[in-house]
Amino acid sequence: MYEAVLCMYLEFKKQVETLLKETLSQLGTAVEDLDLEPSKHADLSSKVAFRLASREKKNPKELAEKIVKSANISKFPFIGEIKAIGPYINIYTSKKYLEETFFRIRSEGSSFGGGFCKGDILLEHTSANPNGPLHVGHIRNSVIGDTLVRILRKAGYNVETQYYVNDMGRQIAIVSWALSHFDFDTSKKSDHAIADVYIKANIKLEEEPEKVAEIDRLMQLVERGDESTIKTFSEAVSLALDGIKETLLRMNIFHDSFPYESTFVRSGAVTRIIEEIKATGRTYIDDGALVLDLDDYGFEKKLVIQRSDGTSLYITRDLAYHEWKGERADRMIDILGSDHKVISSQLKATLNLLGKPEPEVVIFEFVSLPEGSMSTRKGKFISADELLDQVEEQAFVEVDMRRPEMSDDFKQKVARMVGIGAVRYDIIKVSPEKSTVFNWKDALDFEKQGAPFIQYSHARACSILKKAQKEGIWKEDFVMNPSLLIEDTEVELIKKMAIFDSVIDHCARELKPHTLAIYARELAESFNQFYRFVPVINVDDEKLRVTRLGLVDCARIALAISLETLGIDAPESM
RNA sequence: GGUCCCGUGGCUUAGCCAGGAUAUAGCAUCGGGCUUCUAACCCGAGGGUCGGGGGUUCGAAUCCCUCCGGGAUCGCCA
Repeated sequence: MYEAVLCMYLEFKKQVETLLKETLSQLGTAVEDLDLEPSKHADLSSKVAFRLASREKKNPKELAEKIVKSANISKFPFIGEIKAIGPYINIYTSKKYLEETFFRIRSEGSSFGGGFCKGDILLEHTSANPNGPLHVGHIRNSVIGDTLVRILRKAGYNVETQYYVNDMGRQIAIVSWALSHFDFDTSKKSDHAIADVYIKANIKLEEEPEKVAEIDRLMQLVERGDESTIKTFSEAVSLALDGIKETLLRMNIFHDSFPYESTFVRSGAVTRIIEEIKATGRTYIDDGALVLDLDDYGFEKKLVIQRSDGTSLYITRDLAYHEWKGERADRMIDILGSDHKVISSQLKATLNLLGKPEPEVVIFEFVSLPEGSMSTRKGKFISADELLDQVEEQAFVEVDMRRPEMSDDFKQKVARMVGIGAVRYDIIKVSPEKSTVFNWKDALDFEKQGAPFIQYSHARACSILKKAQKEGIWKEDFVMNPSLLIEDTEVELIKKMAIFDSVIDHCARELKPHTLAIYARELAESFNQFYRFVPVINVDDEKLRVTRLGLVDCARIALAISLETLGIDAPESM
């Protein structure tokens, strides 16, 4: 996996692994797992002495001391010190490691800390039904998906993003039907206007259940390829999708492609995969529907592959879609809400049964409202647009309060960056497996340490550099000497920047983007502490001043990369 | 009822998969800090039976069992 040069912390870790393995073999022993972990007591800490102690019935403390005594760190430039504290083996980075970090950030700039993986990934996210605008639950999918895309790209993968468009399911049939029965409000954003008629249609269908037959009829027509029905469906879909794309773009999110479900029906791929499934000999007809037995994969209930009226289902079309994706990438990743837990497992099981590549599925739990779960159909939701409007409005108030002298244009721009950043950060900082309840008070609170905190640190770094530039004391090509950076806050800041690669590595490996959010906050915190305790421009010694300016520039770069990877804009002034 | 996820100070939350060094941070509360590079900042204080109970282990927030609470899901919706 790692064929390129490792970045800072990962390289340090590798050196430590080599050192410990060599030392252990020198002592005539070996372990599977070195039990290495970052620790607050050291840059890296090993609990290997515990393992050896229980195996060899010896004292872990003595073992740790013995290992440390035999370790020869001289040929590992990034290792500064190794020592035993009780049964723990603590390893510290060297000065060389800090200096190298400084120079690498300066020379690599925005490409620092990544590029150690390779391969093609197809990542699907959002894929909300085009029956209304995105709501605050959908965008959890979008933000998790988009952040993962950015992380994976940073790690070095070539990632294509897709929004899988449901353009022929029951819900879209209802939307299409609704458009011919209710007035479409053209003064509204199109996705919102679609939701209006969709909600009305659902009420109508509930009052007059006999009308459901009309929906079934539409679905059959579309499946059969009836031109005019297809046209009305696709018009309905475009209306919703145009609005959805606009909302996504507003949040710095865009998809490389929008594959339509119907494509897989018309190409014959769905029919073909149904035949393949039949060929497994595990299907039979039940109540007129074609069902698949996945009992040995742990599913009690049969999976319905085809409706009794012969039309395909979401799962069938999704199987064809994944077959297609699997032929085009090394890895497939799907971001799905917890309502898809079972169906996505069934999808994977069926693909496995057919000997086809399976996707990696990232599940996130639902966002609900204080009064209960959201529903587009019932009109019970808070749209993403509404949230973004409110947040930007509040952000404008905050900017206006702090920078009253600036132009409205400036305030507007900053409010947008801060508002969207705040929304994205609040979503991404929470582990996907936690269900959350949306509340306005929290969403509009700019006091908490979120995106604005990180953006502010970036703006601060820019401000220092700008001022120094104006005074003629800062140029990128000044000769700098990072060995002068010995203050605690300086060292901490450099170390924090250096672990960026391992954060990206961890997020990409586990597909857990929230740890990057926490990292970015900690990085900003480190910079703020440095800023508070260490003067930069007001330093008499020119060499030190220039080097510290270089450090500020490194921090600016690291903060900008972190924000960029989180999909949050990095303002130069705010 | 079955299955999956979650339950950590008043509120939000990290750590849990790969068990170990005083359990992470924010908000809120209280106290201190702007004639000095942007105070959307920094420093400090109080506040925790890691949902309850049992078990495994030298050692459990972390693993196992059980109960309670919340969410998701359980064939022709997606």
